[in-house]
Amino acid sequence: MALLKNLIAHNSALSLIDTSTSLRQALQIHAHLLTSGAFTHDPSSFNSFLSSLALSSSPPLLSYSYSLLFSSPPHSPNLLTVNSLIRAHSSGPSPHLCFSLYRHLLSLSLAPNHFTFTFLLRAAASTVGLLGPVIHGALTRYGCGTDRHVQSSLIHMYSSLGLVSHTRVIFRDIIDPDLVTITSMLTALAESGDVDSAREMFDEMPERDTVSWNAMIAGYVHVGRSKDGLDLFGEMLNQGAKVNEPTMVSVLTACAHLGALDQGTWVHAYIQKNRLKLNVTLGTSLLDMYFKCGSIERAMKVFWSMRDKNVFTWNSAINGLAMNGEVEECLKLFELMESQGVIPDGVTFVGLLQGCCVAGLVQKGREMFSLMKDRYGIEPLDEHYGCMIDMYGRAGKLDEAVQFIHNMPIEPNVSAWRTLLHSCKMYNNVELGEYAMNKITHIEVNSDGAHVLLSNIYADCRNWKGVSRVRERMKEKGVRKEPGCSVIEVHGAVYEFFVRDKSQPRYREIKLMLGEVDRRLRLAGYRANTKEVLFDIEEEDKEDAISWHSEKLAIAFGLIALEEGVEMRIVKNLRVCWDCHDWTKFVSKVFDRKIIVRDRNRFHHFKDGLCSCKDYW
DNA sequence: GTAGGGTTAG
Repeated sequence: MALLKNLIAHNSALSLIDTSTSLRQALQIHAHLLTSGAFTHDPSSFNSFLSSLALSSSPPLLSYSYSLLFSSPPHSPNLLTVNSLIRAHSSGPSPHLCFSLYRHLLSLSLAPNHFTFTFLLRAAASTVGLLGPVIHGALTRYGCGTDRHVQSSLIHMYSSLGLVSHTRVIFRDIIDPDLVTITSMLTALAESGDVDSAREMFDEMPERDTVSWNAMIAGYVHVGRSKDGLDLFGEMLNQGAKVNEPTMVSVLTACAHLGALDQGTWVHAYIQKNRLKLNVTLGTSLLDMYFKCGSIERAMKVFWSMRDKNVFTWNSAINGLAMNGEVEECLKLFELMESQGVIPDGVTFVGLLQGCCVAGLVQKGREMFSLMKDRYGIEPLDEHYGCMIDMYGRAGKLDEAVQFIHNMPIEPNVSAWRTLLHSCKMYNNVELGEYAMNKITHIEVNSDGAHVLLSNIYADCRNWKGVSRVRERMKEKGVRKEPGCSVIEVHGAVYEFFVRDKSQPRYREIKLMLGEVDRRLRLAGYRANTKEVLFDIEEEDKEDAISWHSEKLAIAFGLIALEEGVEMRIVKNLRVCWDCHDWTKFVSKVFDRKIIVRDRNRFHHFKDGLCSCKDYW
């Protein structure tokens, strides 16, 4: 206490407020400042005290500063103090409080300035509701609309509300846009999905810095154009631009999407070599990349090496283990997460439920579902219901699946019914399949996946009439099957293959290889299963068409381009069909190759003629 | 004495 008094005597009690200060200590300091008469002696010290509380980056102190502001006349806070409170709240847990602070500011007859508005716009960008445009009106009245900081914040705010046309208007009115405002606009365009316009803008920029490169790369990755993102990153390196942590996060995300393990590994080495800081975000994207490339060991190595973990980190690991079929590990990790006091969220449970689903752990899945609601008070969303339906359905418990759908408190969406339809396909239940299809077409006419599934159900039981009926309907409604696409990485370069794509530069070679594979597989006992082929092609082409499924092209290319014994990693946008799954098992045996296929839902690790999914997917 | 653009999980 002697030390404390001493500090107060030197008017630096404020320096005691730091990140490690507890609310209790803050109250003590406050009490001392009050009783020692510091506030009356020096009225400005109250302002400093408030600002220090707000800027301590501790949620309890932040909310204490909030309540203090409203309850402490006669010490009138000045504009700077209120601004710092607004600033602190704008990036804190309750940004909406900024607007009460703003009203309070006005009630004190203080005039807001451009600082005030940049903070308010930041808050408006991260809160639901349409206060942004109201703030926009206010700042115009206060003459702050021409300030650069305000302008870029406005673009950011409108972009986060999804109002890209408004961002264009703001940008148009900027007389001499600078690096930052251009980058804001570029980001807004990319986030609206118009990456090509963003790229045009990027190419025309008179100068670029790390942030603008990052914005463009992230823009590509965000809309799923990961390959373009990686290409641009290559250009960034070529031009000698400085790379930092956010750059690497986007690049790793791109590698994860593409399953590009070689590039991802290179990035990992680059991070180490250049001493980039492996913070929570970067660490999480790194481990996620390893998981999505099917490298469980390396992913977990990163996980255990991370000192700081947040819920994203845990979720990535839990989900990664589940998707790779390591369900026991996944459940263990969840226990550890709970024991460390980390609060799971809805995403955590998506991972857990999917894990139970792919492992056929019905009872465990039920327990998790209750745990989520009862212990954690998390309201299940479509995706959680989807997991449950899938879990029952895959396990052959179709009655329970239907019952579950009927008991859902929310309206089942298309994917709920499609999941059921998928189970009907697995267990040849035509009647229930038709029922599900009927529900689907009432919600969404152009459900390509559902039409394909139903036609396959009919094909399974040789109901050719049913097949052609579905075909007719698809033609009528103009439903097109989403084209399958598989990606393979060879020596650090990424190659994309589309179903029946003949425009590949090495098409002839691949075709020859497919023929060779076919011969050797037949000798080993493989027989093509043509039932699942969508009947948008003539009967005699069926077998040929099957051999053109995109993963077969990618695997054939891998056999040509990769050295013997090197494992192959494929990423596919759809689920693997039964025939391709069977074919790949044979390839793994006949060609003695480890093949890892990541499909829309999960991983398949093929080795010695077997798959890690145990043919349950 | 406060400020604007870029980063993670299903």
